[in-house]
Amino acid sequence: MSARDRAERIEEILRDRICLLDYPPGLRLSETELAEEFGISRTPLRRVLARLEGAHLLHSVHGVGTFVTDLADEELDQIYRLRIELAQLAGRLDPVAPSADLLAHFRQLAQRAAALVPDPDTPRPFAQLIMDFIQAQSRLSANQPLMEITQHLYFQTARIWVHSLFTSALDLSEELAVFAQEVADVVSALEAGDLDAAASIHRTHISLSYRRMLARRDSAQA
Amino acid sequence: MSARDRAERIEEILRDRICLLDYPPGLRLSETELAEEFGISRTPLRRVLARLEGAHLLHSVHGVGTFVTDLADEELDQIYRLRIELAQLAGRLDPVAPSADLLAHFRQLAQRAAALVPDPDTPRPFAQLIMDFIQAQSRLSANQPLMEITQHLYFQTARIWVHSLFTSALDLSEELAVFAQEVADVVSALEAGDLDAAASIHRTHISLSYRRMLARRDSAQA
DNA sequence: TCGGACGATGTTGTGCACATCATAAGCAAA
DNA sequence: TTTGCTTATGATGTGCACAACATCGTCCGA
Repeated sequence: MSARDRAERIEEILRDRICLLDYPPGLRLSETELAEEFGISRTPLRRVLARLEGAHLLHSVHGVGTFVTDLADEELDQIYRLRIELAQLAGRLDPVAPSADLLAHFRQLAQRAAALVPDPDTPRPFAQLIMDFIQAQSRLSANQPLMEITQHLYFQTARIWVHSLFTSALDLSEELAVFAQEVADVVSALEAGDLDAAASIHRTHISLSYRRMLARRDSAQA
Repeated sequence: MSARDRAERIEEILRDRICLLDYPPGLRLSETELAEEFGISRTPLRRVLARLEGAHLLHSVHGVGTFVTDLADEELDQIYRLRIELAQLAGRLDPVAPSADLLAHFRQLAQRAAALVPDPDTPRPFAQLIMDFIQAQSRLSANQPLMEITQHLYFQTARIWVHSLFTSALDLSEELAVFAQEVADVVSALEAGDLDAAASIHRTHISLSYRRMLARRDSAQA
């Protein structure tokens, strides 16, 4: 395996751990421990960490540590407003009709969502399902820069959203049901061959889930 | 100066050199030479290069070298189609009325554009003007993620656009005149307080300059 | 009792020597 | 002449020792 491939693999592993909340926001990581775990020295590991820092998923402080990024309310708001617009764009810009395999994969995601039982202590299955859904959606447009940006913004916000959902522990089953409904609606639109409708559904759900998060935030402050 | 500040400064210098075509697409850089120039060792320099690689401005190949990224026609097309949509978004998402200082800066940019004399051998003044214009525009929306993405896409494409313009050496003065007109139009819209109009003007000019580049590409292939 | 200096500890940042790899020049054999 | 192997060269990648830095506990003195 080439050095480049190994670095990409480690970067993907760490990104997954951050996005799936194995590494919650604010956690301090140890370069030495990570280097030992992957069987490499700190030098190539630090290259990976530098890239994740460029993606706003980590930030290092000299003499203190390397921390998983958290998002302030205002930053989260701005990204959500942007994601709402980008979701709509995905249906207009270089749409690609899903293959039979991809459609089957979407149906499987809908089944997973319907079968998922909420557990306030293990956010990972829910986060994993959301990540898989996003990755599947990224195959609905051939515009790679747009999909890359969309995923990038998802990496930043989805984990914060899930984290706030599981820490407040309110409406967990309701949010899960809403998400399952979204996946089912998107599958219906895809089966009808209407990619723009699928994008609109996605946009609507981002907007609504954002509003519900705002409501949770307000009730928490009150 | 802290280590972080120094790294950011070097990254900005290298990014400017790439975007202003001091480092044209395809150029091979030497880690050793750059490290000597900035008076540091290869280790911290490589951290900077890794971040620029994450921004798709560089790519390294083991045993060969570090190269300034070039864009294939298809990649350029996809980014342009995306930029056209994002330019329109900037007027809708968290618009910020320009301060008196910013407005004066825009007028100064218009004067610089009107006064610029085309020289097929020195693309840098034109590229610098474009970069300054983009940086000024990034202050017209308070949505930082959107502005960061817009600038990021500009870093990737504007230099390719200028490079193709100066290598073909056709219509150079015409393109410069069109750009000067765009800046003047944007200033007029800003003076009227119509940010959405300014965004539309920008969008239109991106679209038109893209079409002219496509025409140059077709004539070059013929 | 309180405050501040100080050092022990653990972290990230840096410099350097070497490993690994790709390329091109050189050279010998067919 | 051409082909293929060998080798020299220079590039990026890695490991390690140490420097720079922040934090916290400790201890001494007012």
